[in-house]
Amino acid sequence: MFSSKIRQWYKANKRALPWRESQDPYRIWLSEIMLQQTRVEQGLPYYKKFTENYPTVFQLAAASEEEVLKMWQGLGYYSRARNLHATAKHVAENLNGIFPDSYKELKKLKGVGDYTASAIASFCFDIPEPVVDGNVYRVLARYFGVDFAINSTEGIKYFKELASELIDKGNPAEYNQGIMEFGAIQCKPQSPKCGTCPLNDGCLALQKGRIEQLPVKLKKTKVKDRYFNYLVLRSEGETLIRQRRQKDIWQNLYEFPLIESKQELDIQQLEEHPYFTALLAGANYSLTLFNAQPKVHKLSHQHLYTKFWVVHLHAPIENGIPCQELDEYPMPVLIANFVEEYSF
DNA sequence: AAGACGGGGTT
DNA sequence: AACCCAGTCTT
Repeated sequence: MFSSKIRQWYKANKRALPWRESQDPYRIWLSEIMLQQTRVEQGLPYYKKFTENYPTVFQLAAASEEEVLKMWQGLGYYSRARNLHATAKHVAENLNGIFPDSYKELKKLKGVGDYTASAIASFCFDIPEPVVDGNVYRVLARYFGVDFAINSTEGIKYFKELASELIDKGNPAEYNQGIMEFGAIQCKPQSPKCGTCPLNDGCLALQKGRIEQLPVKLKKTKVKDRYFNYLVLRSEGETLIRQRRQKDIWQNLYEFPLIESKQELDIQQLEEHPYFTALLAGANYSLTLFNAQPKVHKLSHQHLYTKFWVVHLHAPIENGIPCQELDEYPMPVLIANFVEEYSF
């Protein structure tokens, strides 16, 4: 039987992970938000840091969003951190610190979707709600030879129903964890270990030589090129930073004043740019390019070609901050790397 | 239904 | 370069 083989495999092969020691909804919720679209190994140090700094939802709720974003720095998808903080405040202030104990109520929390609600419901409350994440899509698509695209409306519905029929109602927590772990370790995206797979006798994809083709996923998004010019002002040990407020990448993180252009800018074009002239109006400055080759920062669907321009000033910077305090602000990895490399 | 949203690892 | 990762939210 599918589910019993999954559970059997899981018992023998599961990794020791800190959130598996707990059924505390706060810890499970925290781990699940962190692990969305994120590898376990990448999320692990963040989970440890968060649970040490914020042992309960009340400490997390008491923190500022900026502090939470700083702790989240480097993990990506920062809306997760903003939603995490908002939900912590909601649970602490309106729910007496107690997380909902039903799928339906869990799903109402900001940042908690179908997958995460199912995970918390099953892991914490033994509710037989199936998790369907990237691992589960792959395992089911292969074993049952499913051709529906995992990111199509009909596919999502089909896989969820299939998962509902398969879940072990006697131990949904173990089964759910099991099928995900199985997907991560045994039924991997590339080079799955079919030779030692306990399910290889019934796997349709394996029988038909379609392991490489499944699961089916609809078209990749095309990558967009963007050209960033950061103005790194310097005077008397101070510099200038801005908080990103637009509906764009890195919302609420800090960066240096930015000039974005359609094409790469040279020094002359930069000095003629309206934003540059406005910022440096009447100032006595010397301008140098830090990196001759644009730094290429790759996001999922954007390539950022970035130049860091250092502007030395002789007069104090209005609203400047001490360079030593730069590391207190939440910043994108692109900026944090520059600050590290430039060493103010 | 389709895009937007990070950063890192693997092939 | 392309794909993937314990997905969710917005348009």
